[in-house]
Amino acid sequence: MPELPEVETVKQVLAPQIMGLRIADITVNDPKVVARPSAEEFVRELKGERIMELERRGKFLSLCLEGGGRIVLHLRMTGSLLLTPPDFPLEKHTHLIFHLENGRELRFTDMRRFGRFWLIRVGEEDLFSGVSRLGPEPFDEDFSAAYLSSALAKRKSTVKSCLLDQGFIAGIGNIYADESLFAANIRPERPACGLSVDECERLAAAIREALLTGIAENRMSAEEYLAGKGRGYRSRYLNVYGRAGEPCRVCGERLLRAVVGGRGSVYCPKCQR
DNA sequence: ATAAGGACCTGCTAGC
DNA sequence: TGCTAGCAGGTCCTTA
Repeated sequence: MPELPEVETVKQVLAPQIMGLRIADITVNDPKVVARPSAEEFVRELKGERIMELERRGKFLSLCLEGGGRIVLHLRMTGSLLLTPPDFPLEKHTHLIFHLENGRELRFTDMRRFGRFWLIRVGEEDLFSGVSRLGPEPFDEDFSAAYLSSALAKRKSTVKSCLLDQGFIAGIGNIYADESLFAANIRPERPACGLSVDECERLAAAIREALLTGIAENRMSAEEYLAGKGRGYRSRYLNVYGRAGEPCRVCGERLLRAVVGGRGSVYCPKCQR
């Protein structure tokens, strides 16, 4: 479900509420969601640990622990992380519950069970979650028009496939790929190596702007987040994603849908070239 | 080496 | 109304 902006929302909402709290106990309803180590070890080693900080990298979230280790998690398509009072109705597909020392629960719910947790022990290198294979963070200095231009030039696939490749750039998914390409006036099926320097500059700026808009539009209070069950992301601000067949907000042309890189893609045939 | 396609899961919706 | 096919915002693995 969530891409960089939505994971950022999760982090911003949860961080102030769980920082400094100890994990009193953990309930694992589906051991499969713990990718590493085993679910038993995960529970044993985390009981009594204190959560110090939350970090986001791409679409991954890390709970940094007092002891120096970290819990890394990825929500994939339909995962959500919700902080609830203990008597809050239990959602279907709740696979993991962290019982915190103040009585509240941090619950992981995931209809499609794609989401995963990894425990990275003190001093251990995280070679398993995929964090180490991520490309540049879109707001870091190492992501620039120059990077985009030289990296795209080496690719024979479509520009959209590159944007979805987490090793190329971290955090973009289908929504923000389509939104960025629309803002940059570039068609998703264009070969990456065929983009001009000017187009790469527009795309780099469009990516950052689309993500910043997503973060701003999805900013919400803890109450709103809980009411939306951790899935109450907004979409009214999106210009193309989910709007195939509707008129383009810029030129009025009918938005088209095509499959690019195996993913449904929406674009404006007039604005995007 | 890169790219396409299937697998992993469940639920929703459109169409017959 | 009921069934089915197709689709869904992600990633990994196998195959070509």
